[in-house]
Amino acid sequence: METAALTEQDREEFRRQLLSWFRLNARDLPWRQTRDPYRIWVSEVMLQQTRVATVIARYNQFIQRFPSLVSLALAREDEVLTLWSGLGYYRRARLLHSAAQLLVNEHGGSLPHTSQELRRLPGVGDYTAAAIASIARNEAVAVVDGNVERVLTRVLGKAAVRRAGLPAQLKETAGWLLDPTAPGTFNQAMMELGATVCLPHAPQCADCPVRQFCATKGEHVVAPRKQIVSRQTHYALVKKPAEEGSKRVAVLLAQRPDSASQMPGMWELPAIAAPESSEPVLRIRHAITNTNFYVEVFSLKPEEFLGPRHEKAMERHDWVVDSKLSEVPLTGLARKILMRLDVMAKPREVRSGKALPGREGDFL
DNA sequence: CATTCGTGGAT
DNA sequence: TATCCAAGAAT
Repeated sequence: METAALTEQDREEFRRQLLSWFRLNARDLPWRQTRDPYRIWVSEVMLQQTRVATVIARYNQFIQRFPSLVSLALAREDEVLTLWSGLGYYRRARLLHSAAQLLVNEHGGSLPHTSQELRRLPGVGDYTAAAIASIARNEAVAVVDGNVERVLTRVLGKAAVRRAGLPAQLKETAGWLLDPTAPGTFNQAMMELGATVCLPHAPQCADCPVRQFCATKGEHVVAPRKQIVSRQTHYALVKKPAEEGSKRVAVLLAQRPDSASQMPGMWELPAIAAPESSEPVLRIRHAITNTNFYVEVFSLKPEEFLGPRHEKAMERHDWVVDSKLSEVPLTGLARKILMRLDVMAKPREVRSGKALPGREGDFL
């Protein structure tokens, strides 16, 4: 393996500069306070296509509730989905849960040691397998995520990238650069560089520890985006007293069918046609991938909503007491609406993983 | 190999 | 009511 831009001596210096920069600039993130493979795994799955800032609080809550592989395997799927509510890509939670059960039922309740074995778990692709193996097990395998791909593309320049255009070639290039004596740290440093310095639109080259090796000094071509489409949707907020004379309120929720392509099995407010003669209690925009939903929520009394037509039309519906809403696997939109309308309380902040005991091998 | 799967925050 | 896109994986 050789690159036009970097000699082997450059490579040594690249590693030194990058790792020394990382020692000083690494963000203090909860999953960096452990080497428990299970916790690294959870963090890596949560981080798939999801920003660090979004993940931090969710990771702490998840680890507090499921501190070990066994505790996760023993949980019901809907509780796992509840903790995932609002994070999106719910298939990740289902696959994580099913992989945990598989490991406990058939592999002695511990994670495989090598990236090759990890790769066979549901929900674990090339990136995640390499991340867990290098960070938790010190395996000398390079990760290639969006950050690393961008950093490599810029550092090595077009010619090298054309040669390394395929994922396998990109991984080979990353592997050539990888520091085999500290693979986990090196991988995290590459990602950290991409996430905080070698930014997609405004690379901070002046702050870059490896700018002396960079062929392009920040150049990057962005792929054309797909067209955003807009859709109108309407939901009903239907409330009733939870019990006779109680101050507690119950809300009517509907469950999305298991056959739905998006968010199957998750709960949301019942969808309705737009009422003709009433004003919405809430108007918000909610973006899902390439669709902008312009959402209006209408407050309806039970007798205005419930009727033979609606009951038949819904896959499944249930009254949920407001204090129990945080135990339901809601779609992100439903959470947003219920919190915005003050029906549902904001989740409490959970102390960070540092205060939590726990290593590989902990039982429950 | 292209598509699909969510969401929130930065710009 | 703009646009981008993030520590990807499955199909």
